[in-house]
Amino acid sequence: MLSKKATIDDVARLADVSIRTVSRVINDSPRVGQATRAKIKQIIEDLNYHPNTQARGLAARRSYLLGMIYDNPDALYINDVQRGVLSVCRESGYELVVHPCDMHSDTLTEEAVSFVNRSQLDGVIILPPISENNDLAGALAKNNVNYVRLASVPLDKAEHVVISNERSATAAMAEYLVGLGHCRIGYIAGPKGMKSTRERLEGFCDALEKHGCKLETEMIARGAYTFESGIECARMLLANPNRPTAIFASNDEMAVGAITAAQEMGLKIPDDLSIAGFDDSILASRITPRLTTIRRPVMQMARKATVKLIAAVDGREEDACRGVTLVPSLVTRDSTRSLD
Amino acid sequence: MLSKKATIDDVARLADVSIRTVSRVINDSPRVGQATRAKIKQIIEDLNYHPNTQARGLAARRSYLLGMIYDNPDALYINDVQRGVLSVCRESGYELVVHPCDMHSDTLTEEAVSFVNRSQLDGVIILPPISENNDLAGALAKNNVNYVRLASVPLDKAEHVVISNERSATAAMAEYLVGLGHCRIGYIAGPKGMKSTRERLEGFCDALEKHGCKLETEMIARGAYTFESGIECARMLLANPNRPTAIFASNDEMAVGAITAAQEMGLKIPDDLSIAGFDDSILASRITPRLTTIRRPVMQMARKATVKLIAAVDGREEDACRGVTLVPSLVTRDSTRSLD
DNA sequence: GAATTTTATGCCAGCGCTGGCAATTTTCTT
DNA sequence: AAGAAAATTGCCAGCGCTGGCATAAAATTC
Repeated sequence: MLSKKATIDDVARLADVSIRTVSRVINDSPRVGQATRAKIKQIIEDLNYHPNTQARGLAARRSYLLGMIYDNPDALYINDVQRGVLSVCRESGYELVVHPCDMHSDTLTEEAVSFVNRSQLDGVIILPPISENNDLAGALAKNNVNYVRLASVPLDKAEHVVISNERSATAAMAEYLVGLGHCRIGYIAGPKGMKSTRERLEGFCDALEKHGCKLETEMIARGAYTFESGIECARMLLANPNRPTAIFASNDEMAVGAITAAQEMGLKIPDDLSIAGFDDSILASRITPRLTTIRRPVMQMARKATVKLIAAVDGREEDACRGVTLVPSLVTRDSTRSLD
Repeated sequence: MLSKKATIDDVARLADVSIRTVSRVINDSPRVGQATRAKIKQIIEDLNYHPNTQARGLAARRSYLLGMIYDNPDALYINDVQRGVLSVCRESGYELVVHPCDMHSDTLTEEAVSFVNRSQLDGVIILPPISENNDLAGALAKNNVNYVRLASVPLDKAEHVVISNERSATAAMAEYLVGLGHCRIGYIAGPKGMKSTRERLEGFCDALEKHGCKLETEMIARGAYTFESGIECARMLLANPNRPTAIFASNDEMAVGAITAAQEMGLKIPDDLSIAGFDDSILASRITPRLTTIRRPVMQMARKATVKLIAAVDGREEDACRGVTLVPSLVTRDSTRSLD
């Protein structure tokens, strides 16, 4: 058992070359002879040598570490993003450092910058809703930190961003519901202050109007993206003498809450009331009735974002700056049906 | 705008001391005078100086990086663990590098060791079911890697482990069901080969027998911890002419599948059939009827594990070696009721 | 007040690696 | 075959920090 880990010196000595040459092999530099390269590779293998990332980073100002900054409002979403990011990291030899933050903290920007500097991260991916914070983005840019933002809505700066067009997604949902004959529709919105809340609402609203249905003010309830708020909002909506025939909740948690509330009132879903959600979370497919919802290409977004980030880190800026937009898709299940 | 980041030299120059003294302040060494320390701290503040972790690590053989190794069978569980680990990391100045692995890979051990070495991790936390792999644990120990395992069952080596006693948890569930008057109970087990499968089953079985009820062979179905397998197993169990009055599924996903299957057969839960799960996942509280289940102290386990790990890293081995056992608790909701 | 202990600070080497350039060898020209 | 160009390799400095020891200053002892 090797009591000490092999270093580049050991490899060089055994290969009878200078460490500089070994370094070239490690870094896939072309300026190395065939035979030499093969010999060195063999020795690296035999020795089970792994270059010391810290030393590499110190010398080359690289850490091969990416960061992920997020608040924690939706664990499931984050999980998918993390998976996507990791899959690309794996392919590219990077590791991922995860870093939850409080989006409401006064020192968010400072703390995020410090995080990146402290760990010498090569770049960071910022998840919604923190990604909507332009101060942060500005501070990172100022500190020459590579970053990519994931967002559900267009941001002030269209660069370094991967977005899913949720406006068009909720529009599609509106059209789908109208197509089923619904016109009086209840809408459970997200909390004020998040861009996604407005974006989703507007997309839905506009599409509805385009088809001659108006989203009445009393048919809009403000939730908080939580199960409980979904229950309350649904109760409110359904207490209206002129009850909606369908309810769209702007996330699945609230939609499930709405289903629970409606069932408690003795309503059958989807016979007496159609309900749809947004996220296609694990809940959507497990609940009875299975929930009609909207699926964002989360994993794909995460992958794209990571590819962009690594491109920027490697100085291949070509397409790194351009924003990327992906479209969510409608998933129809059993919680919605035509009015007939 | 600082074009270059401040280094320890800058701080030392401004404070008119040697970098060694600044280093002492950074590392909270006691051997520094009051006044000097205060002055240096002030300058660090003013300069917004952050020590370079790579350089620190290279010199001190420390990275302040912890790793988390896991396969991905249960995203929700992992999420909770990650949160717990991170909360301790935050308090202790460590960052967390996440590293999913394929538990069935031939090169799992090699890859894990390489991961730790490559990134110079100070330690790793290993999640189930990978934590059950003793080869891995052995290899890590051999390489002088600090690690702590999270497990649901006693492992061969009782050291470096935080376990939740699931045997007693399923025993409690069995007693609870017996207490409700159930005696003919269906059991949906996990896949073969995982220790938790056996542990949960035995705990349940033994407790049942202690109360004079036997778990008949035809009342045991083998699932795969998935929703679909829960459906299938429940169908099988319920197809038995002498139907069970209660079904315990060894995780929530399967329990939800069982509920779905039972409802499809026209059974009312809990009136015609009691169903219980294991995990207290998000599903359990969202589904109708709300699921009776077992909650493991996941976050607490994760925290304990991390504290242990950091203690080991810091050389405070005192209690670092002793294993820790935590007990899950029964969460009774609406999916179970007394017979009669 | 000299000797001793304690406290505070500085110096040097080196952690393991890469960048830039120089040196060497090989290959190609003419 | 001599000179030029290209391919290969090596040397040195230094990335930013800490460990170990030496030194200097202050506090304590007798």
